[in-house]
Amino acid sequence: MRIGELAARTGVSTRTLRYYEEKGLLRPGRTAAGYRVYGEEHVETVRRIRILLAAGLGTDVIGEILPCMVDEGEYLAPGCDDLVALLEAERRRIDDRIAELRDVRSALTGIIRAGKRLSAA
Amino acid sequence: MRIGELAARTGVSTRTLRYYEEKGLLRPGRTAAGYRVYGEEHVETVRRIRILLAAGLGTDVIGEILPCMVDEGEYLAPGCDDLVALLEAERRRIDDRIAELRDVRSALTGIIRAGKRLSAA
DNA sequence: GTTGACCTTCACACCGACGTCAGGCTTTAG
DNA sequence: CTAAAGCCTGACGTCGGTGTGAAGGTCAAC
Repeated sequence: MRIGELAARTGVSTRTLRYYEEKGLLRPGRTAAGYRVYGEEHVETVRRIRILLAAGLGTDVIGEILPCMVDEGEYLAPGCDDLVALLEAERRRIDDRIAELRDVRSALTGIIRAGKRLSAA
Repeated sequence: MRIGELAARTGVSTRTLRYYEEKGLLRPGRTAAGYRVYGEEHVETVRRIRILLAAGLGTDVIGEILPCMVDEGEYLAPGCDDLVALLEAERRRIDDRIAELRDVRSALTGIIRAGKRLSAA
């Protein structure tokens, strides 16, 4: 499929898909005329990129991780052992962030309570 | 106190303090020579700014909220009723974000498990 | 054969919350 | 008095996009 279809199927703009390629995250084929050609597997790749971005990872790190994720993700590619430590560190970062958000949430709740006391007064 | 001391006491950079002023979040006095002069209350203000930023609010919104937070935060200033709805919306956004991070976390855990299976193999 | 949709590269601008550096003034310590 | 530390303004860089536009190539339908 070409870039427009992949954009439609993933919900990501063509601009962003070209950006991912520029960052080395996608490597589509090309037609004789220079059009980018994507396969079905790229739909899944884009989905993974979005997850990892949402996790707060940078495109450079994602560029290292992606080649390790093969098939259905049930195992990693060879030579990717080191990745586990990195991912565990990222997971800790996410845990920290969730904890922070919970703190912030309760602080916000405090302010809201203050506001309700005002309305009541 | 001057900017360096406030930075040391709050743990944010002087650059950041100047940025907050630029955005209207802090309004320090000035010495004759043009140095910024902060009071004790600014320490608390910076703490509040950090919480609200961590909550994902923008500086523009924070600029509206800050004047409503008076004294120890046990109540809001008059004329700030509308704020409650806004804050509740922000709290929902935080809930959504926490849920998203939990999804991402479990996705990451899946990859890590895949990596461990590889190491075991 | 021409219209129109789709694609190409290059490139500039914007966002938010700062980091960083340059060039110059003020205050403080020795 | 001088040197260092601290402060000032102004301006450019960062990251992960996103929008926009220019100037053109390609392809299918009519």
